[in-house]
Amino acid sequence: MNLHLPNQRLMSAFYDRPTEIVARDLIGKALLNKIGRDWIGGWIVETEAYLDKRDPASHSARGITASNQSMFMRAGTFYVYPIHAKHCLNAVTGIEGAGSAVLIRAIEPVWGVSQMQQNRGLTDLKRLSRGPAMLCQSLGIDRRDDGRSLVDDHHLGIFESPEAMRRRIRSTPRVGISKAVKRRLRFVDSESSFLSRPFRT
DNA sequence: ACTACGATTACCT
DNA sequence: GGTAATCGTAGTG
Repeated sequence: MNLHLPNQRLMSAFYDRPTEIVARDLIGKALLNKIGRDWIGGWIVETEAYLDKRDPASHSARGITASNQSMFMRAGTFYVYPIHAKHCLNAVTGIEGAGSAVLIRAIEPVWGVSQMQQNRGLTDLKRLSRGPAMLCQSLGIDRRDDGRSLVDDHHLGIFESPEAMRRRIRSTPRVGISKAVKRRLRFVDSESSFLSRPFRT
């Protein structure tokens, strides 16, 4: 299948909405990064909402610091943070200063797959971008991208996906956190086989 | 300066 | 299922 490259970039009005809504609506959209003259990326199949300061699981809960400051910037800003010697990426949501964002946890590889395989040092499609740190590595994203804009940038961005993408979206508790563990703020395409962990009710 | 820990991953049984 | 690797943050002194 030779898939048309999406060209309708999501703008700030998309991100400047309640975080749970943005997280749900991002399922099925295309995350793309331009490397040289090639675009690499795929469909978003898993996200998590991290709310404002009152969400104890959110990085914003401890207030603004040197390393999380981009999470408090305007909607559509890119927040990349390091963890366990790897990186994870978020899209900032809501009003400026709120400190809310959506973590992109998994994509289905679609465009520039060979480049993604090279970046990961693997060929198995199922192990390319099933997890927040894996997808950063496969797309060549690191801390230098922190604070960039998904809206204004000519490289990294999230794009409207082709019409016929009917996704079955379900919610689950968030992964890997120790606070507010019961809230169902993780959203998945429940039929995808590229999730960081399989969907269960 | 020192320590504990994490929105993870890979590899093991 | 379990756990070790790995390193930037943040909290403490």
